[in-house]
Amino acid sequence: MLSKKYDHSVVEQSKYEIWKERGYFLSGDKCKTPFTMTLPPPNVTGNLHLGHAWDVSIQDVLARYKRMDGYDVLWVPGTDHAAIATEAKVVNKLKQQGVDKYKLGRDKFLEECWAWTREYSGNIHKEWAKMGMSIDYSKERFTLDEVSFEAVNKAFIEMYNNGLIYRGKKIINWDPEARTALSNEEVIYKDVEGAFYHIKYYIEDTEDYIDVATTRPETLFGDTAVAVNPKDERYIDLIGRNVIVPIVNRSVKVVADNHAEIDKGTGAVKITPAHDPNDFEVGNRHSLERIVIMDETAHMINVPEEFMNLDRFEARKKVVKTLEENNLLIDIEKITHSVGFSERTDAMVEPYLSEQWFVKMRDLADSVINTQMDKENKVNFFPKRFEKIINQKAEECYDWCISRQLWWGIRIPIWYKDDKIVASVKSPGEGYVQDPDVLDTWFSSALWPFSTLKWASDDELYKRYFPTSFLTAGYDIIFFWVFRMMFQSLNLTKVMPFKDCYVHGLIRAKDGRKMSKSLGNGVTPTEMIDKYGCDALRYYLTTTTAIGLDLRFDEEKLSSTWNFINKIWNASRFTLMNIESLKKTSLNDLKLEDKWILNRYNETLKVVRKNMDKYEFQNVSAELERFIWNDFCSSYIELSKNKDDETTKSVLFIVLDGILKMLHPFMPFVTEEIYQKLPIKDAESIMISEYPKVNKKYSFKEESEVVSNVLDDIVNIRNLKATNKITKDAKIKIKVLNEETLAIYTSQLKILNENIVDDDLDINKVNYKSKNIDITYFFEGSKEDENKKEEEIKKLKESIERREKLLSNENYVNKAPKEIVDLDKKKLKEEKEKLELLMK
RNA sequence: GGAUUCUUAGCUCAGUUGGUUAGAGCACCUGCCUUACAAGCAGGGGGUCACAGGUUCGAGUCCUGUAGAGUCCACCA
Repeated sequence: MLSKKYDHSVVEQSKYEIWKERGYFLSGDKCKTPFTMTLPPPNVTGNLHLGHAWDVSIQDVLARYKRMDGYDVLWVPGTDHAAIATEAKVVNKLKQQGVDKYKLGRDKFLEECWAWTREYSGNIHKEWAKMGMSIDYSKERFTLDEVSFEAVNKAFIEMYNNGLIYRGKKIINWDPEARTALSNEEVIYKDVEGAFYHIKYYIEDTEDYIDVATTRPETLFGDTAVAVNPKDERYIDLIGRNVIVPIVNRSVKVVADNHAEIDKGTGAVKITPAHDPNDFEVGNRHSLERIVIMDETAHMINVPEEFMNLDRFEARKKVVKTLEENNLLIDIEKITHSVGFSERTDAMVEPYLSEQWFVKMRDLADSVINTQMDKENKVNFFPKRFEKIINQKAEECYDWCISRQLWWGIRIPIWYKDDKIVASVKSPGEGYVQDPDVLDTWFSSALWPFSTLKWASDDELYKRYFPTSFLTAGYDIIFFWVFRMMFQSLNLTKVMPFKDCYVHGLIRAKDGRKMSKSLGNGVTPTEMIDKYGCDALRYYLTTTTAIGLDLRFDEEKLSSTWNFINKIWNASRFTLMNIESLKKTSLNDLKLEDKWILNRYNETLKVVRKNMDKYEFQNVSAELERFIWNDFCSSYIELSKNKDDETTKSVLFIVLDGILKMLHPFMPFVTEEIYQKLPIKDAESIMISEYPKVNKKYSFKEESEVVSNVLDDIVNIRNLKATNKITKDAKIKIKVLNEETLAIYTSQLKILNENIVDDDLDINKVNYKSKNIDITYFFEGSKEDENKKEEEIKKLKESIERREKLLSNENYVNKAPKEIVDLDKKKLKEEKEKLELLMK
């Protein structure tokens, strides 16, 4: 028997370990169709936040649904080494101990990283268990493990040999704190207070100057030209002449270039080809010299003595001061402009000229665009609009900088000897030196759906389970991850890596702002699980919003989800008490209400399955809640009370069993707890039981309609009693047309035999008539509903009029689907009958 | 500049090939400790579906525009 109170902390104890020990999470049943998912690998040193909890809940709902529905489910778990994020954390930790990364050296530093990784990966495992994730632990991967290492090397070498990866000297985004290159996607732009510094650039051999505005005066040391627009009449005479770069007094040319916009700033732009991507292009067009004036830590080099080794921000102050002192500064105009920051270290990004490895994107991006036009082979996004967003990204993408000057990661498999370059995992021979850089962490995650399945060794796993079936991702990592998996998979495996991609939004605080540590409005899954249970959290997260939209976290709503589970608990408790003795189900002598609930159950199941298959979980929950709370609890359980026959018990059992199974993917723990108490079980655990199927034997349309009408009558009569304050002991005159429905009326309206009278009594009375029942209540006290009947008649008349008008419209009758028209005709008939009854 | 989402009850949200008279939870009002559940039961009130046009027999749903809020991409000397 179930305990009296639903206590999630008790219910959720020890079940996960049992499931795991019994091997329910393992894949490999060759008789079944595979269903594969790879878990988006969280950062190994990170903590699970609500967004993760949401993401994994969606996947686990699906894993459990598909498993119960007869698929060989493989859900591959794993973690990401998160190169720069982890490295930054370890560097920080060492710094606090007074240890410098570079002094420690590569090997020792990597040992520190591994130690850190081992320490933290335990947390992730605990949280996975806490969320109830049915992942196949035997296939767990890490983006730095042997399997991933092989795949990354194979991919790199293949792409290098095909010319898809190249080395080039370009301006890239540089993180001076981590001292590494970044991809465009790892730069976060923020609006900051800055200024336009208007500086005098004297025209050579004259007393005239032009006003050049810049936000970064410290870069003037690297100026090798000033650009003006060729159509700018103000400067047309200056083109080809020389101007003097202040402080260094270098003479540079004025060039005409469209990069300089007439309306922007002063129309004259200083050109620093080594320190600005646009200027770099201008430099290329005009064959300008590139002067590098900062080192990898953003300290000044190749500058006059007094500026040497200054930090870039110090240098700016000093440059401005020097300009002022020499009367070279015209104005400082305060502006707000957006500046890039490193996603992980939050350091201001410096455009930096350096030699890096790049993935050549054009052809890869085109392959995505082309495949997405092919219905058979494309990835289906839920919601669909993200297909367009992927296409847009593909159309305008830049080459991807994949080399990182970090140590924590997979080292680039390139070897140098003199001017020879060889791509190879191992040293190609005597005297070769390996490239010191590692690969962007996203290079390995981009291979995740197939690297994890041992693509590199063409394993059976890869052959059976790839391409995968389903992927979840928040829309914030579509460009980082989803898009890259798509083109890498097309490139290396020739197919898209997954069939369906479910895109969810972000979790926000109740006020709509982002949840973040700095705002102090963050909520952790652990807190919420402790308070309401994992079942409530999962159900809440997966069913409260429509697919693709953000979710405003509302603890009150989570709490009412707990109430829903509590309701299920109590309904189950009642049912189990009543069906304890049931040995096998028998459906002889089904009563009207039995047929009704079985029919409702069937209809519910139909809707639930349809929406499960479309990943429309919010519709699943709406349907289930209505069925469980209204139909099953409020009506059927009430009707089943005081009935002891095998048929009632069987129906109670069938419906409860089905409810538990439909709910199990969402709330695995409580459904297992209750399932274990069922008198008849089709499996040793609900996890491996069969998902219910729509059953024609449970279809009773006509009877179902009769009961629906009776239930409507009951609500109306209760309303009548409430408004007139009619008490239990009121006398009643009753006439029920369908004998089978009488029991329902009497039990639901709590009609006592001794209150039933035959004759009209000379006291207040109210009457209710429908096609099933004619009932009159006689009662003491005042009559509150004099106008009630009048109102009802009026409403009915209006409705009839509306419907008659509609049905006399030829366009409607001819064009609307037949079912809709028939329904209207039927309703009209019913309303007319009802009106007639009332008018009598 | 380009793209995109949202605007439905006091609050948080559903409403998916256009189809009865728009739903839920919370909150609110009335009455109930009816032995599964007071974290509950029964009943009730509350919405010109942001606004303006259009398509249609029929629009919360499709189209166009307007307003407000948000997000992404690009640019930002």
